[in-house]
Amino acid sequence: MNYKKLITELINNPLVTENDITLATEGHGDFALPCFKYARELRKAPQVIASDFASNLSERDFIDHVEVAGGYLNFYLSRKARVEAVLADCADKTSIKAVRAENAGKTVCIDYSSINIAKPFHIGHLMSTAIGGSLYRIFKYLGWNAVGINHLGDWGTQFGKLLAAYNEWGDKSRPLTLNDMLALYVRFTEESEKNPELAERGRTEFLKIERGEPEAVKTYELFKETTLAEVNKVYDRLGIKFDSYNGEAFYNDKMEPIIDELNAKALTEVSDGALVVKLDEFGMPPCLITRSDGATLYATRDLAAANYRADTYRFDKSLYVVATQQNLHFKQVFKVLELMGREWAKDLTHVQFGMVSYEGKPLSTRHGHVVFLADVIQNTVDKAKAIIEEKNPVLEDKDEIAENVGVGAVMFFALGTGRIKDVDFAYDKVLSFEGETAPYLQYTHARCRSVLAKGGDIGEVDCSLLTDDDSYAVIRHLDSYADTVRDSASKYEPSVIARYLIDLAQLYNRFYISGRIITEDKKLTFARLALTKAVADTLKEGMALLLINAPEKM
RNA sequence: GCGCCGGUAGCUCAGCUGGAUAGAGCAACGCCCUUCUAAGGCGUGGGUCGGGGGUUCGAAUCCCUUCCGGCGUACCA
Repeated sequence: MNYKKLITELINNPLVTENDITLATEGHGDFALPCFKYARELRKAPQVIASDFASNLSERDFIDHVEVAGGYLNFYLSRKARVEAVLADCADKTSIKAVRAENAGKTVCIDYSSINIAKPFHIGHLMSTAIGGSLYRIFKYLGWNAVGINHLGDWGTQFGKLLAAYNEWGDKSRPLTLNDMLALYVRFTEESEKNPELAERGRTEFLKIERGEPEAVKTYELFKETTLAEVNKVYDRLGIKFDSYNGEAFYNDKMEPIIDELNAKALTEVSDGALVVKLDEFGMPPCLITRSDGATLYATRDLAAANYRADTYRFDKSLYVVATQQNLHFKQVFKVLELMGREWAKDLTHVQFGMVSYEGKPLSTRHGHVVFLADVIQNTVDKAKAIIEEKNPVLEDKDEIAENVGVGAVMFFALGTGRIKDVDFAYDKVLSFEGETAPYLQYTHARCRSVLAKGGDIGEVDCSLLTDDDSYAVIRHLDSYADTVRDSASKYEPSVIARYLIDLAQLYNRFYISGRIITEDKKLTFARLALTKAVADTLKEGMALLLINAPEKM
C-alpha cells in the first residue's frame, strides 16, 4: 500500500510532495512529514506549519491519529486497517501482480556466469553466477521475459595448446575430465617453455580447429562437452538456468559485418598497425577492433554479441554481470555502439561486482591458489548434514535438507552483501550457519511451517488482534515486500532482498518468542497463524529469488 | 599520472535520491528451553561514520579537498 501517496493527498498542499513523506523513526508512528523546508516560503515556524497541516487534514479513515512533535508531523496509521490490507495482499498478491502488469512484454537479456571451457569452475565464478542467476529469477518474478546467456569462453589459441597436449599425453583409454584438461594445459605451458617446437604445435593445432579439420574439431568438441557436463552438475545443484550458451565461437562469423560497418561509418583508424576506434574525446583509450596481425579481440566479439542479442531478442535491457575489472572495456563497447547509431546502446548495463580473493591473495589457477566451487558446496552440505545429525537426528530426507541448507549458505555468502564490495573468501564465513545467513532464514521458515502444521486450518481472522507492537512490526515490514523486490531489480542488487528477508526473520522471531501462537483462544490463534503463514510464504518466495530453497522442516 | 570503486563498532556489513537517539550479525560477557523447532530470543559493553573544509534549520548521506586500500589504463579475456 502506498501510504506516502495517500498522506500527500490528505495534506493536499501544493508544497508537499510524496517524496517529502519519510518513514518515522522508532517511537514516532508510521510516517512523518518534516516541515522545516516550508518555513522560509510560508514564513512560519516549522511547528506551526505542522500544526496547520494537522488541523486542515481532510477525511482520514486509514489514519488513527497524528501528532506534532518539534517540526515534524507524525502519522499513526490505523493498525487494524493496515493489518487487514497487508494480510489480504499477502494472500492475493495484488501489489506483485500490479508490478507484473507494468512489466508485461518487456525483455531483459542477462549475461552471467560465462565460464571458460577447459578451466575449473572455482569461487571466482561464483559471484557472476549467483548474482546473474538471482537477477534472472527476480526479473522473471516481476513479469519480465528474461533471457539467461552463458557467454562461453570457448575460443582462442589455448585450445590449440590443449589439443596438442591431449594428442601428446592424453589418456584416451578413459573418459576425459576437467581436471585432466587442467593438468594437460599446465604441463603444456611448462614444457613449451623449454621446448619452442611444442609452442609451435599449439599454434598449428589451433589453426586446424579454425579450418574445421574434422579430427581437431572432434577433440575440441570433446573438451567443450566434458566441461559443460561437469559444470552443469554444479549449475543443477545451484538451480541456475540458461537459455543460451552462445559464446565466443558462436560470434566468429558475426564480427566481419561489424568491422565493415565501423569502417564504412569512418569510426576506425589504423594505429600502430591495429584497427581502433579512437575515444579520446570521451576520455577513454581507444577501443581495439583488430590486432596488428588482423586477429579480432574481446571488444570485437562483444560488439557482435550485443548486436546479435538486439536483433534476436529485441531486449528492453541487456545486462552484463561481469567483474568490476572490466569496467573500462564495457564503457568502451557501449560507447562504440552508441557511435554506430544503435539507439539501444543506452539499454546496456554493466552490472559489476567486486573482486574475489582467497586468504587475502588473488585467485590464480596457474599457481594453484584456487578453491573449487564444487568443493565449497560439498563442505557446506557436509556441515549441514552434521548439524542435522546433532540437532534433529529423526528428521526425514536429511540429505535433501542438508543439500538445501549447504547450497543456501553458499548463495547467501555471494548475495548477502552489496555486490560492489570486494570479498575475501574464507571457509568460516560460508560455514557460518548463525545470524545473518541462509540457514537462519530457512530455520525461521521451517519454524513457521512447523507451527502452521500444528495449528491446523485457519478460521476467520480478527485483524484487531494483531495490532500489538510485536505483531504490527512484522505487518509493517511485510507491507514493503513488493517495493523491496522492485527496488532490488532496479538496482540490479539481490542483496536488497537478502537484507529484507533477514529483517523479516528477525521481526518474526521476536514475535514468535513474545508469546504463544497456538493457545486455547481460538480467535487469537487464528490471527497469529495467519501472520505466521504470511511470513512463511514471503520468506519462501523471497529466498527463491536468491536461489535459496526453503525446506519445510530442518 | 589519469579513470572507476571502496573506507561506518575489534571483525563482516546495512544505512548514502539529506531528517528526530547511526543499525544488524559475528566475537566477548550475562540471562532465557517441563510449554508451538535454542540453526532461536533478551540484555551489557563497544562508534572522531578515514581526515579537513563547505552547503543547509539539519550531513554517514550533497559539494570541494586530502589520505589509505582495490581495480583498470591498446594489441589477454
